Amino acid sequence: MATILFLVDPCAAQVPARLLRWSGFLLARLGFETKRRFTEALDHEGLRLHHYGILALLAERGPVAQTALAEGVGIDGSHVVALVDALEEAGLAERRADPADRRRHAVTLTRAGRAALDRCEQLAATVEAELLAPLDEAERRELHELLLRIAAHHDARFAAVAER
Amino acid sequence: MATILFLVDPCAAQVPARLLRWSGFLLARLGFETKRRFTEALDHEGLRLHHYGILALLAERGPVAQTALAEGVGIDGSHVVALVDALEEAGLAERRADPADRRRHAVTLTRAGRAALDRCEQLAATVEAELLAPLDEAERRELHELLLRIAAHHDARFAAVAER
DNA sequence: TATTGTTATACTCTATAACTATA
DNA sequence: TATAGTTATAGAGTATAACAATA
Repeated sequence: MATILFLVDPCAAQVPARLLRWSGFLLARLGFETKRRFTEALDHEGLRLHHYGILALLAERGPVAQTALAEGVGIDGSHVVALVDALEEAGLAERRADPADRRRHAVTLTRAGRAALDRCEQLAATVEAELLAPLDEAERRELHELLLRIAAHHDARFAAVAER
Repeated sequence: MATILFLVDPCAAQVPARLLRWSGFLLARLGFETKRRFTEALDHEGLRLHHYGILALLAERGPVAQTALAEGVGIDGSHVVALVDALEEAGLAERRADPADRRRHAVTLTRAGRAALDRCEQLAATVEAELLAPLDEAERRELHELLLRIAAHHDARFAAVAER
């Protein structure tokens, strides 16, 4: 059998062309890469993505029960415990007993938590800029609008905010 | 302390607005959801995403060494072993010894593998249509072009194909 | 010495069930 | 009986190191 059949293309480091036809494939790939970059950036604050999400939710809604945190951040309630534990130990959030329902722990943002959130925003902005570097301003707005419409179509939690 | 402070917003199931400002956040969220849907669809064929990637690469490049498969699909070489094992057991791919280099195993697509790839394409097309449902044809092209440019900017493996 | 394929291990993220204390 | 919080466990995906055979 001819050896030529087994030669490996020296320029073989290419993604299969038929996968690139799917926007879904590009979304999944870029989404993973983006998540990786955000995670890496937040590591400078000693925080994970979900910590950032919780800080953001607390800043916008004030005292929130852990169940509401889970829904807003899109994770299971069983994970919120460790996440809030970490924020509390770092002095970024506090748990308070809700006098109206002793089962409930209202979580609040501390002043230090607010400052940490601001720093997270700066880190996220840097990642965003690097990610969208090849696009001009109009294209970035176009991309954002398209992504937001898709997200809102598949998840009601995005729709309410998207309408504004 | 006033109980009102602790009341949970009945409409709290909303994503933090400041996170939605980041296209990167939307990319990560949509990317994860898309991956989940693709994975679920491919399960009908008993395959995972990486199996699909390998089948696609084999169809486009013919006999390929496992190292080249790893680069093309974007995974570590140590994972290729089990993936190709599964494809071989399912009769979708074959390993042949490369007479030119006895270390190398050239992987080829079988006729059944080609048929399985075609079915995967159908499944992927269905997922893609559902995902992009809220966009019209022109918007889908626009989104795809933007995503491809971002991907090509950050990964040379996408650039070569994107130029076509 | 470098490369191909292989095996093994660990770590993160995610999903799920089960338990307690309150309502 | 249902809910809020908690604990524990298991799985998939990913990353890494180490090894044998061959170049």
